[in-house]
Amino acid sequence: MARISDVAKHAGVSVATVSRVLAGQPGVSDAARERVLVSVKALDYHPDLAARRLRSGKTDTLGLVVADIRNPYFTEISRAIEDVAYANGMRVLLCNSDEDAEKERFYLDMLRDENVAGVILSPTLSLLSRFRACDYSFPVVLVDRCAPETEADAVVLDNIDAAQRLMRHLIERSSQRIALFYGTASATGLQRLEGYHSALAAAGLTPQTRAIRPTTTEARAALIEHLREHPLPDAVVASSGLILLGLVEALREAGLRCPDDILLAGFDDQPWTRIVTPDITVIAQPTADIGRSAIELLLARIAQPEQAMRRIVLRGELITRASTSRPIQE
Amino acid sequence: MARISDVAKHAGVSVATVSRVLAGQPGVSDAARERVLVSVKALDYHPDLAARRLRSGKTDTLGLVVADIRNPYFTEISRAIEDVAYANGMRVLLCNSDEDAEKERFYLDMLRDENVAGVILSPTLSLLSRFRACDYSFPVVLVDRCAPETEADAVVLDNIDAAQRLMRHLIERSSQRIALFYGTASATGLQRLEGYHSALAAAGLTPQTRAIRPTTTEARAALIEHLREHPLPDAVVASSGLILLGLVEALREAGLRCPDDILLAGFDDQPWTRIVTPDITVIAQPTADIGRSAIELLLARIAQPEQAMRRIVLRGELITRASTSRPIQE
DNA sequence: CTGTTAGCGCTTTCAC
DNA sequence: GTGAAAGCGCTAACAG
Repeated sequence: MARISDVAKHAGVSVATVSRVLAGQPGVSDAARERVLVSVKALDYHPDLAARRLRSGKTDTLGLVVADIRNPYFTEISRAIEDVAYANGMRVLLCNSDEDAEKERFYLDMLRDENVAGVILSPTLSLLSRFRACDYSFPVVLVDRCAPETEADAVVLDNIDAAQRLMRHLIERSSQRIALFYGTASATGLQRLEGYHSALAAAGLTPQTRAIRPTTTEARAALIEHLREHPLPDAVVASSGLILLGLVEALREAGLRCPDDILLAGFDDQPWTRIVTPDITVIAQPTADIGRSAIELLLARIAQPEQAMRRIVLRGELITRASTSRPIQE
Repeated sequence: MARISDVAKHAGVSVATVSRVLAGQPGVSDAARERVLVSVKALDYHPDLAARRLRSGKTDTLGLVVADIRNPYFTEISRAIEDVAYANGMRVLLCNSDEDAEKERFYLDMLRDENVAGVILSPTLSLLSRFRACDYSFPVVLVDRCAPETEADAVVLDNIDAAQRLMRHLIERSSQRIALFYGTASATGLQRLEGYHSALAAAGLTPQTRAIRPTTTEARAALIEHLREHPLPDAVVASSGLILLGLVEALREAGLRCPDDILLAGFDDQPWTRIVTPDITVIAQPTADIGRSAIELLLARIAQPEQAMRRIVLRGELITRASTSRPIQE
């Protein structure tokens, strides 16, 4: 493995000059620059990143802590983040907290040890409740989850608005008893619950909610139990794509048909929601935009540590499909 | 930020002793060890990883290059790999080649620069055709894709066998004209094609195949076109979960019903295959086992660079569902 | 059992 | 415009 001194020797210059050329700094003659470049190629020289980091005290690594790597929503966001990161010459350490505050803590500590330049984080509820950007040695951008009072850069969906629009859509279609199955693990689920409540209150309807862990199996079990213990709702709604999948399984198992027996809607426009029968009305989230915005916020904060906090709120898109197809009530 | 010398001073020992304690090395008195540990806590000391790596020449970072991060198959594998990696005190740099040989090259170079301890790779077809483990400065374990002659540690499904079993399942159910839609981007698709051919040949049936890029949209377009240009097949088969999704979309669009009009089967037991109507017969891959085996192979190779190459071949599980439900022919 | 010390490879003054 | 040299923080060889 060639080192910088080898390149210097080969090019007939000092290591300082080689370093300058590599860093693209001015103050090097064209002739010297040229010779260095040739030598780098000739020796197939690659700088030692560990040494560079030690010396410069900086890293070109970002951390990304998602709550569930198997959730396509987070995968798509990750994808967008990585594309931008690598295009900017930065690497991404992807961590999966699994909605577990302890694992989250572990990864955040690890990223601190790693001396990352910044972190994009979808916090667990427990962390979010006491989150302060200043508790970290690196800049943090929150993604997907953020409380109104949180002081941090963040990119989130307008969950309350999205949930309200989804509910109004249902209410316009004569739904009176709308059951919401929402995830308790995240601020997102809670905010969607809030939108649900306000929309139902505005229409004078009685809420009917089940708090669950946001997994497919749990959602499925919850709906089956709910159907056993309560009169049949007009409509069931999931606060996330994973929960929605569980509801579909349960309805299927119960032999209930949409939209004839019951209406169904949820969040996240995952590919399968288009191919099931019936296809499902959802709030689609602009995942690529979310990811891109998050890393742009982070890169901006790294460049300008002292700038004011920014929050980007994106709007969900209501995609109407057969699962809520029913004449609109005037 | 406290440094090792601060800890040494605080504990009244030398930096060497601190280093020994931290590395868990023997040859330190209990008293000294105790004082060091106390000081580490008191000063909230965290070793500088860059310095450690520079000095020791080793990294505790692994690379994982998957062909498509949005494919649940790879996500599940990643998940298993990360769990094992972090449990062993190693970090994972996750890279997404997107089936693009150039991106793959970029990431492999980056991982080399990063001086990773090892890499788990699902190679593009173009790389696999000329792959030699010795071309890399780090150990490599292939996952999901591997040619018979490739000299490398690898964890793969027995694709030929799995495809054959799936075909025999169809043939037993009187299918005569089985159309296969397979991905050309990977060795996996090609091996499944091979199994398809041999099973059909054994039954004296004429093959009917379409080579496509392994995406949902492409699969969908291919089947629509196929239906327009050919007589209706008895059965259609997808060589991957993403392709299968496209086929479902196309059948739906064409108004064809399974299993009455046509049988349908594929690879990858993704959650949605259970909830569509009808639910779909698939070959399930043991993704968690694949991931776990891969990293175990890698860790073993890192520990024992010279040991013989090992290949782990796992068996797919045929899960029979309604999409191929039809009386069995005697 | 413990401490001293020489670098790992690079960036960055500082002097020329 | 260029080079010499001082470390970044740590590990490990060596001496005691």
